[in-house]
Amino acid sequence: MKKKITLKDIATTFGVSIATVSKALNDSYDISVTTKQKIQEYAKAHHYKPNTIALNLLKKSKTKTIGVVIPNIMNSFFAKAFVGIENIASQNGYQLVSCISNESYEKEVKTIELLKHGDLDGLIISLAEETQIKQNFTHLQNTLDEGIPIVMFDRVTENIACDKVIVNDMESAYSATHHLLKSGCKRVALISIIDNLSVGKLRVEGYKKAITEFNMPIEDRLIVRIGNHEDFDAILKVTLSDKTIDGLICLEEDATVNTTKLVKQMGYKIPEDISIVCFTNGKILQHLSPSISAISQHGKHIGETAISMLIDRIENNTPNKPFITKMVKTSLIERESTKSIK
Amino acid sequence: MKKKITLKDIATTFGVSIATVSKALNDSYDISVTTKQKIQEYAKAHHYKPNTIALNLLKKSKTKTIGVVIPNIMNSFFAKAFVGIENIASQNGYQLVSCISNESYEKEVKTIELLKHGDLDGLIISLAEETQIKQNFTHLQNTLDEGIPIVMFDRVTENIACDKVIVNDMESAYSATHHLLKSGCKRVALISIIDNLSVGKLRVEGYKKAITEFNMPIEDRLIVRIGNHEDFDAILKVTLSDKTIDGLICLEEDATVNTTKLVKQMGYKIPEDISIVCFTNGKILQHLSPSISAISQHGKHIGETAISMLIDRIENNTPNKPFITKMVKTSLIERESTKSIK
DNA sequence: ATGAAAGCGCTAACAA
DNA sequence: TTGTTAGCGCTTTCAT
Repeated sequence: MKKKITLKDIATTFGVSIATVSKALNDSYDISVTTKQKIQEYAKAHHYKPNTIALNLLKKSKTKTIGVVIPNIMNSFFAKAFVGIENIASQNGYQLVSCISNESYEKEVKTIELLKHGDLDGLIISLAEETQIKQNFTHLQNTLDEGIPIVMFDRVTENIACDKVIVNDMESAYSATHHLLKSGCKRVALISIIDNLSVGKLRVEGYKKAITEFNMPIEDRLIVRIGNHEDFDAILKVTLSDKTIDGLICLEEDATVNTTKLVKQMGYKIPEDISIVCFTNGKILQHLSPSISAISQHGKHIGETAISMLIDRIENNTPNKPFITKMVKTSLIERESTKSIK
Repeated sequence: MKKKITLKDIATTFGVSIATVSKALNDSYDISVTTKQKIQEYAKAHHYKPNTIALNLLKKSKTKTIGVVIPNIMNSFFAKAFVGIENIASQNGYQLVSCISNESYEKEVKTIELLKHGDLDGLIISLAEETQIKQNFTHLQNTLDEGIPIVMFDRVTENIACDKVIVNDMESAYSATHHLLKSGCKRVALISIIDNLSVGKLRVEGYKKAITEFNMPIEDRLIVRIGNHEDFDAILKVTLSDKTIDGLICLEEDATVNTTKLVKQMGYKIPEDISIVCFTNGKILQHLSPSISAISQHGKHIGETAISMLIDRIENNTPNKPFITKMVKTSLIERESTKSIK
């Protein structure tokens, strides 16, 4: 185990001062070319690496470290977002300290506490479900107060003033429902297992807007909010026993998979008897049979946008620049589970 | 933006020395109880947090940070492994600095370079495809030489001496092939898009072993190694045009999905005409129709094992403890794509 | 019981 | 052109 070489080591081997070595390695103008050369060569030969910890202590330079907190990496949307974040981050020489909140408020808070110890340059977060229920954001406000910029994406809150990247959930749900209606559906139900989330609520709004626009009544029993996953099949079966339902909009991928299975099981034909659209365009949806039409949220792009905004904040230190919320457009990908509009 | 409070700040407000404050907060015996109390209270009230950077600079003390390098987070096996790693890490108060090598040698090297700057306590890595092709591991050896312990998982190399966690790839492939043969298959082909990987090669070995054991000839044309994904369909079509093939073992999830699609497209019935088994038990396989039998590698468990070994190395500083390789058992999950053994 | 001082690795005025 | 000094936040002898 060869220990790290320091400025001091180099200084003593050359019989010069530490400052000289420091300057030489930083290519300072007031060191003679010869000294610079020999020192630089020696440093390279001995794999000298400045000690980042020491540099960080001189709070001059940034730590080049960004914290990322994500609710669940098994969710394809977040996985894609993470890829986007990682991509841009590493291109810009940033490290990512990443945590999975696992939808838990406590883990989210603990995590951020831990992260702050490590002195981050910034933080990217998508809120845990529990946090959105609790509506307690002091851990984030504290972070902001310490001068660490935050960018929130997808699951955001109005209660924190920072940059945000979101999808137009309301409009997406609106146009998906609209599509269903246009394609001939007469009675569209909505399946939500994420009614606790900001995005879930917005999607319901969009659905309602479309229904209303088609002069149809908003029927509460068509809006199925399932909290406990255990009950999923049972609850959905009751809803689907109403044979006049001919369209389904699912707010999230996992539920879509189960719903599709159940619909087929109950003997309905897709899309002839029932059309299905869903949010989050995971790989799995295109491989189901029938393949499921989906609203793509462009996760990777969202991630890239979020990290770009953050890096921008960090590098062009502009505390007064007003916070902005970027809206990323979704796209509806039509597949076999919906009828096309003539 | 309230700036962080330091020992110095506390010292001046109480008119004592920095050393006193430090000791008081560390509950040192040689500080009077009264002083300790008032200082501790004040510190708590003002949310004093010791500056980790300073602490790190000072002592050899650990950074409580572990680097994780993964080839691709969209791969369900690695995603699961990451969940396992994150889980145990955060339970033990470790932060994760994570990078996606994206199968690139260069990115892997750059990443590790970057990570080392940040002073890690340890590193967990699964090798990039390119790295396994290049067989150049100096970046890892250097890391080890600097005294940073490494645990490798899944994609490992014999050329680096460190702790490892792997799956018994050879035996898994052997028993999957064996299962196919036992269930009545007469001619089993193997589809690999990962022949560059250590695990890919081992799986081919296992396949061959089973074939031989059934006194069947090993036919090269039944071992389909596809490098370029573009050619996938074309190459596979040629192979599948041989109608005597009645069993398929796919070494990886994505290829399985495409293979299944193609098999159906070509009019074969699964499993009546062709049985299919594959490696990596992603969610998608159970939702295809027919659902695909798979070898589960227990990704989460592997991740947990890897991080546990690493933390053990870090905390019980035992440089002389011999390195071990843990083998995690796989399980074959039978689904609709294979016939059962009577 | 408390404090002064040194030092971790490095940078940046300021001197020489 | 090079060196001296101070200091980033903290711990830790060693005095007092």
